[in-house]
Amino acid sequence: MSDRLPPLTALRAFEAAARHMSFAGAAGELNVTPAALSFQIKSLEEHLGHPLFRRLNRAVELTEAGRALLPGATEGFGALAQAWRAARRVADTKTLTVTAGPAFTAKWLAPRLFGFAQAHPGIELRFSATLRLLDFDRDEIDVAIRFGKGDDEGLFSRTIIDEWMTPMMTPELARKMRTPEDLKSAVLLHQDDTAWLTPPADWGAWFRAAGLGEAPKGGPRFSQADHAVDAALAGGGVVLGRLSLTYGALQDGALVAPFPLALTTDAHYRFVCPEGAESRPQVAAFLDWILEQTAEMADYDPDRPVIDAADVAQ
Amino acid sequence: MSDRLPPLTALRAFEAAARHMSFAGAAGELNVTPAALSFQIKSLEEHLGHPLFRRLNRAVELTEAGRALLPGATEGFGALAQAWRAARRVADTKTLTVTAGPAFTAKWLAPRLFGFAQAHPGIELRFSATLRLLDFDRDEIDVAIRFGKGDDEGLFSRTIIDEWMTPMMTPELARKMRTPEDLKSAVLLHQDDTAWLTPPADWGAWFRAAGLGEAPKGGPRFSQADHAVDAALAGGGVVLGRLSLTYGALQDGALVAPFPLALTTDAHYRFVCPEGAESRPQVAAFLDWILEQTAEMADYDPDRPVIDAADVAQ
DNA sequence: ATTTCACTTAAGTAGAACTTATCTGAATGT
DNA sequence: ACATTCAGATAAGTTCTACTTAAGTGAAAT
Repeated sequence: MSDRLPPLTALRAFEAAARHMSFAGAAGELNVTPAALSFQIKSLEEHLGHPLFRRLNRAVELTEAGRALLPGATEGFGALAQAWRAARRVADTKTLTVTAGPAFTAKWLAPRLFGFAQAHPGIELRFSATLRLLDFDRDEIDVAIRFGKGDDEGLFSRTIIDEWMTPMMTPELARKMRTPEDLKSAVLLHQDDTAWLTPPADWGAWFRAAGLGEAPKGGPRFSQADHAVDAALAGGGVVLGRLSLTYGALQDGALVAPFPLALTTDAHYRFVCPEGAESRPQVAAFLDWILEQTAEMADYDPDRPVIDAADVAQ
Repeated sequence: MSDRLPPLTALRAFEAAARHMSFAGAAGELNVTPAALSFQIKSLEEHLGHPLFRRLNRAVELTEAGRALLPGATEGFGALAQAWRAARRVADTKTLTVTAGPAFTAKWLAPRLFGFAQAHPGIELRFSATLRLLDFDRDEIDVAIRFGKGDDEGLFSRTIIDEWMTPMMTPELARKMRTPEDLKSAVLLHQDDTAWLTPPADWGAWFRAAGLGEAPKGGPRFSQADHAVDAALAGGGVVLGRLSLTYGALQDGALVAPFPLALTTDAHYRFVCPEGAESRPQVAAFLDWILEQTAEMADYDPDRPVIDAADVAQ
């Protein structure tokens, strides 16, 4: 009846047995024989000086002492298992799990991945493309690329792209668009995934910034920005293209941005990871690589006139 | 690099070592040699495939993997230790820990304890007299005697005394108190520990119930009711005595209650324990004994006129 | 230069934990 | 009514974990 902890393997056997409400089931889970499990429980009961299970004909049920022990035991082993997973993730320098929004994943990360994989053949990348904010610990994420103006308190955070946006279209379509006024009769592609930005950085804001009055209503709406860009690439209309998602298309001429005026906001892409994790080799390598890639983008068209969306907010 | 839990003894060795930031210290805590602890840490690091400590000349420090593992490991073992303590308490049928307020402990429990000890020589009682509400699990309390009108949700609860209160004094003093009006010029003893009751059950309420108008201000105040009773026993004044605290004194004539009118409230003494714990042998024995003792009190002076304090609330 | 301190390593050992095999005793099924 | 089955208990023997003592290492303290 010691006050210290009992043998931990016996305690784990108990936890499994109580969870399964079956010695045989618990034995299966722990990959031991039922006999071994029976001994473990017995030894634990001897330590306690009191039975933990009441043996019925064809089943077992917990005694009150067992009921007192179970919840804390489950909680304890759960915490240990989660801690071990966290340590394994940190110890694992081979894999790097990154989460980013679908648009950024499709239009920025995916096309450049090959380069990273070549530069770091030892690092195995995993992607989790979702708009949902994932929890670093719970979801076992190493790095998140987030868009917005989060404060990232308690996290390591670096702004990686100074985003701006301007009307973009295929070169063919651009031939018909001589002046910004021509946009009033064009098919304008809308993207809803940045609708939560305040001030909004949408067609309305760009039209006001360009002194064109109210933007025309209507035009297809896309829940994700990359789909709007794809539609523009297919010649389906004019998109208010974000530099991050269109840099490649602008480089190879698939899209053009004929009108200089660009909008910007204080919402940017950030590289975010838990404080301290930025020094882990894979994380550092990934950050270095991203900064290298985005430095090139920052040099693109530096003379373009840029207006902050906040200055034309209604 | 298994996904399952590592050897638990090794994990415990790590937790102690990280907490002490010293292998030798941890070895001391676990009553093993430093050599054994060194092996445990090494084995854990092999399981993880990564070091957990960085060995410095004369000290150790945690690697990042170690920092990721430590908090969850501490939490996990903490939960296991607490669960084990809870199980030990339930399994222990020899001791019974009771908490009650100081007044009830002094005036009701303590004088009767000898009887319980005689009837149940195998049960070792422990008392924790405090007005603070203790947590059954955290403070390792089996039974609480609480006064008030708590809802006791999720707990086993029995009202044990239908409390009422009436002016009480020594027989000598009573000779000068022919009618309730005489109380206006008497020394009234006040007790503050039931001041939180709504409606209040104090001298003001009793005077109103007796149709005597406003109670006189002034008179000594006691933070705990048993001290007010002691003052009354010493002939120091008239106390608005609670049946539970004065039953013994009334029985042996040390106090008398010359005026029939009594006040009551819906706040009573309850026997409270965690749901299910009422079937544990010591707990059941204690409840049976208390109910037996209080049944006798309930028979005392059943014809006394009783007014609810709520009916004379201002 | 010597001592000391904290951890490591080596070799050997006690005992915990596991195995296979057999046993018990009640519910199930015909 | 009887054999079957199922869940757990027990026995005996084995493997291997966890521990011990004893010697070793290397940097810091004296």
